[in-house]
Amino acid sequence: MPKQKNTKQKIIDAAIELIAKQGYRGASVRKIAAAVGIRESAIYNHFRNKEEILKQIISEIFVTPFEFKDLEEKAKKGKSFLHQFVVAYKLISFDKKKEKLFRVLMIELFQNKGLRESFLQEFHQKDIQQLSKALFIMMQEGLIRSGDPMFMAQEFLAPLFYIRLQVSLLRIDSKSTAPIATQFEKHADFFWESVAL
Amino acid sequence: MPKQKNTKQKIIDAAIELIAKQGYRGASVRKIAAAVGIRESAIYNHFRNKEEILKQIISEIFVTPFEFKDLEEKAKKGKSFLHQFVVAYKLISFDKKKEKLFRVLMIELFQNKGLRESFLQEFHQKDIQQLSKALFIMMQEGLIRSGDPMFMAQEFLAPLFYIRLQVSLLRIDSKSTAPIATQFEKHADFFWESVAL
DNA sequence: CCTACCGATCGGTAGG
DNA sequence: CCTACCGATCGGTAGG
Repeated sequence: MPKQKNTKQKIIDAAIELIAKQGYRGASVRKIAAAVGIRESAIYNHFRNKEEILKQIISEIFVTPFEFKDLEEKAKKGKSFLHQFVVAYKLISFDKKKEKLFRVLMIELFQNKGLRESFLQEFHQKDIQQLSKALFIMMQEGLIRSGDPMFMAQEFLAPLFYIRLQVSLLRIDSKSTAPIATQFEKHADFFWESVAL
Repeated sequence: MPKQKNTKQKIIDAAIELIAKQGYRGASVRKIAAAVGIRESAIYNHFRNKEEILKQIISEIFVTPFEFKDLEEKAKKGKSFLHQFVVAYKLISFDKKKEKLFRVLMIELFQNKGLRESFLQEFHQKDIQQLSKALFIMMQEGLIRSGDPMFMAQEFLAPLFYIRLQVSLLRIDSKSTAPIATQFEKHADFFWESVAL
């Protein structure tokens, strides 16, 4: 039961769609309005200007993807925690809405200072923080070799990010993601073999 | 002794600079011309249209960065080969011209189909091919544990790519890259510990 | 939410 | 390489 979308949300969704394809500059107010089915001037009843639309979208990008309840307990299970993490990451990579937001992120990252700062902070201090916490617990439990948990977390996350990037690129051109999709789990296995005691 | 640049090269350089900051759409023919010091119409004496400039730049992005002579011999040295690779990668990450081209790549990757295809092919079939060849030799020599060399090559390269991305983002805003810069070598060490027999 | 309109800027061409 | 110009499109406003 999708609830009735109000115009403001329609504008946001149309803008995400267009920016994900043509970037912020390419997503003109006119195109956004046309996609919604209104005149361009009507946009300004909902947003002060074009940039306000982008700001709203950016704030949607960084709604935390991962929130593990009972992190400490799950972390003690070692490998299965990493698998759970990877499966969650994979789901997000293939989620339609999240994928569009990921494209917006990648396109505007080099052109928008606020987005860059959010990326460097949020992306790190949310996913990596949780992951490093879990890795630290695994070290304490003697499940994995010791080391800097933050660094290890990045080692674990970076390949996932790279796979996600490839998935996103392949899907734009409607190419098969089957070969690459299995790499998520393969990475978790490889990483576990690398650090397990 | 930088040789005298001709106008065509000046146009390319100005375009790279502008596209790296504002994207292809934001880099108008007028701005490019102004940066060179000519009128916009004069651009068309050197390029049929704006897109031709971008095509030229894209072709510059994929000039192979790594060509290891005596790959087989070097690969037999195991860890020191990986370190050499990482140092080369790091140098490229901090090279001014290469960094600008990297930004152009990242900005346009989601908006330019030709660029996407080059990225998925060249980026893979050059760096990864060589790396996997080296890893295969290391396996034969009994230096590292066995596995799919292509997959392992990607596992090695992906974190380097992610670090490079972060370096690039930090440098746009003139932030310190000191903490992140050491991660290149740390990654090589971590990877070696992960696979070494 | 609409019609009507604004100045600025876009890629590109004509003609020299 | 220039001046001069083109139609198209841009973000945004006035007024209803």
